[in-house]
Amino acid sequence: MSSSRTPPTIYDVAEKAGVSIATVSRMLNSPDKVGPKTRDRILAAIDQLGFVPKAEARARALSRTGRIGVITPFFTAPSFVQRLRGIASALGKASREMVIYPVESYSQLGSYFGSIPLTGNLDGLVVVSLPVSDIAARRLNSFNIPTVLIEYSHPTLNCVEIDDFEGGHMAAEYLIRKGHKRIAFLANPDIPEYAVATLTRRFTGFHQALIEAGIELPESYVRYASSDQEQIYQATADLLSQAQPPTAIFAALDFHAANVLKAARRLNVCVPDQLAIVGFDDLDIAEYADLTTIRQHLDESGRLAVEILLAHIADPGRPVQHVKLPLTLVERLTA
Amino acid sequence: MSSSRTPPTIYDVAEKAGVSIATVSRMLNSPDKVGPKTRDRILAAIDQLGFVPKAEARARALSRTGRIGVITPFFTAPSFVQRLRGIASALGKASREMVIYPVESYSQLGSYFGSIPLTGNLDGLVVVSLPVSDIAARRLNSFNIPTVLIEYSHPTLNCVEIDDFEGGHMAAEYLIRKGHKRIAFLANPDIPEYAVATLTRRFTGFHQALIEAGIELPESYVRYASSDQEQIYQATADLLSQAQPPTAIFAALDFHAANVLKAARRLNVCVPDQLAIVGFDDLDIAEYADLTTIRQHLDESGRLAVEILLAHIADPGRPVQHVKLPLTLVERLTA
DNA sequence: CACTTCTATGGAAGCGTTTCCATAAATAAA
DNA sequence: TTTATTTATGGAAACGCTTCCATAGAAGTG
Repeated sequence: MSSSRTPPTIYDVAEKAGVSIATVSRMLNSPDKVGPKTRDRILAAIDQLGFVPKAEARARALSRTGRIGVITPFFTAPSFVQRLRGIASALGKASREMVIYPVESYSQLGSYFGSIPLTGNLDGLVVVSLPVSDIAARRLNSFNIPTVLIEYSHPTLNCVEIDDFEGGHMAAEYLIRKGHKRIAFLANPDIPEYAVATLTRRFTGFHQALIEAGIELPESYVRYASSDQEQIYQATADLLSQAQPPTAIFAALDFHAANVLKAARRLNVCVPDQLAIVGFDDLDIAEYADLTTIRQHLDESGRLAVEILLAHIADPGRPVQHVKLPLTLVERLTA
Repeated sequence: MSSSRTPPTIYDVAEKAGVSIATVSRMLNSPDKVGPKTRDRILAAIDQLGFVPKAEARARALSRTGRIGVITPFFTAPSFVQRLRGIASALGKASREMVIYPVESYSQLGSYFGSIPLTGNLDGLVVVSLPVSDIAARRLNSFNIPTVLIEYSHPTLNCVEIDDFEGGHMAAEYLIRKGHKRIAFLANPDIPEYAVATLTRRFTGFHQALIEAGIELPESYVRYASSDQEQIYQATADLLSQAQPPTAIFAALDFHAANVLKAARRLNVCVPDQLAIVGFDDLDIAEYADLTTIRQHLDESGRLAVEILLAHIADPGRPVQHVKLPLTLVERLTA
C-alpha cells in the first residue's frame, strides 16, 4: 500500500540509498557518470519510494519547462480542432506538454500576449489563426520566446501560412474550367474582430481568377451570411432568384457550402447540374455532404508549426522562417 | 525599447525600488500589507522593468501550480471537443491553465496515469471518457491528486456521469410512443479498447424499453458498422431489405444516424415517414442533418467537472461526488 | 510620559532540483 | 613504487519566489 503522504523528494531517495542528492540527480540525468553499485542502490530506492522528479523544481533549475503554449480561438470550429490535433500529436512525440490558452475576445488576446509568455514559463508558443500586433511581436522577441504563427504572418516571427488567395483562385479556376460563367461568392461577414482576414483573401483570389478569365462579377453575386442555417438559406435563395442566377457558388467556408447545398435541395435545385458548389477547408461536414472543396492540410499545419518551433528552441539563432502550405482541390459531388 | 536581456526578477525590482525582495513579494500577494509609499515605488519599478513573476518559481514556493491536467482521447470527435470547450471555459474563468494530454492508445493511457500526476505537478486532473483502472485510481488517491472523471465511474473518484442507459431508454420510448413496433439498433463495433462501454449501455437501455413495451427485438435488427460512410450505408441497406424491415432506427451515435439518413435518401426511403431515425449526442452534424437525437450536455459536463474539481482542490476533505447529468430529447425532422 | 499594541519592513530559511567545484579513491602510466 | 590521470562522489551554490520570524518605529492607551 503506497503511503498517502506527500510525494518523496530527491532527499528521501538520497537518504535511503545512502548517497548525496547530487549523486541521485546525476544518476537521473546522466546515469553513466555514476558507479554501477551506487546506481543499483539508487534505483532500488527510487523504486521503493515511487519517486518521480517534480517538474516544477526541475524546470526552475533547468530554466526550461518542456511546455509549449498554444493560443487559439475558442476551439469549437472543427478547423481549429484539426490544427490542434496536429499540434498535439507532434508535441506528444517530442514529449512536450501542451498548454492551451483559448481566446474568446480581442482584449483577452491582448492580455494573453502581455502575460502568458513570461508568467507561463513556456519554452515556446504557437499562435493559431490569430492576429499578432507589432507590439506583441516585439514583446515576444524581446523576451526571446520562440513563436510560430499559423495562418497569420508577421515579418519578425515564424509563420506557417495558408495561401488563401491561391485557394480562392483555385476554386474559381476549377469552376471556370467546368464551363461556369456565372459564379457567386458567399462568406461570413461577422469575422470576429480578433480573427484573421482569411476570407477577404479567399475572395480576392477568387475575384482575380474571374478577372483573368474575363468574367464579370456582378455585385449581386457577392453575398455574406452569418453561420446560421436560415441566413444561409436566405442568401442562397436570393442568389438563385435573380434574373440571371449564378450557376455556381463558391462558399469560402465549408459550413456555408454545406448549407447552400441544403438550401438548394429545399429549393429543388439540382446539384451539381443546375448549381455547382465549392467549399473551403475540407471539414468533416464536407465529407458528409460530399462537398467539392479546397482542402487545407489542417493537421499538417499544426505538425509543421511544432517542428519549426522545436527547431528554433533548440537553436535560437536560426533565422525566421515563413512556410506556405499548399492547398488541394478535393473533387466530390457538388461541382 | 525593451531590453532583450533575460527577464527581470524580483531582485531587480527590489533593488530598483530600494526595498527587500520580501516586500516586493508581499506587495504582489497582499498589497494591503505594504505601506502606500513603498507600494508606489515598487509599482513604478515593476512597470519600468516590465517585471512579471515567473510561474515556475511561484509554483515551487507555493507548491501549487495553477494548472489542471486534462487527459482525453485524441480529440478529433466533436463530442470530445465540446466537452473540452466546457472545461476550457470554466478553467479560464477560474484563471487556471489547462494542460492537455491526448491519449492515443491504451498503453499510453497507462503510462500517463503512471507519470503525469506526479511529474506534471498539476493541481488536479480531469479525465474525459476514459476508463480508469483501480490501480490508477489508487495512485491518484494516494498522491492526493484531486480528480474528476467524465463519462466513467469509479467509486473512489469524483465523476460526472452520463446516463447512457436512460438515453437509450428515452430513444426507444419516444419511438414507441410514435407508434413504431419494429425498431432497429445501430452502433459502432470497434470501440477502441481504451474507451468506455458507452454504447453497450445505450443498447441495454434501448432494449429494456422495448421489453417493457412488450416489443420484440429480432437479432437481425441489431447492427454494427464502423464509422465509415460505406459501411453504414451497407448496414442500413441490409436492415431495410429484410422481409420485415424496421420502421425506425436508433443509432447510438449521431455520426451513424446522419449516415443512415444519407443512406435512406440514396435508397429512396422517405424519412421520417417510411423510416424514423434517432441519434445520440447532438453533435453539430445532427443540427445540419436535422436529426432527432438525444442531447448530452457536453459542455455542461466539462464545466461541471471543473467546478467539482476546484471545490475539491480548495477543500481536499470533501467527500467523493458522483453527479449524473440529465439527457434531453431534441426533436427535429427525422423522427 | 511611560508602556503596550500594531504595522511596515527586512532577514533568512525553505521549496526540490541541477550543476560547478573540490576531493578522495582508483586506475594508468612512468 | 611514485606520480599523473581519471572516475565516483559529496558539498554547496544557484534558480526565483513565498513566508515565518524578528525588529524598529508608529500609533494608541492609561
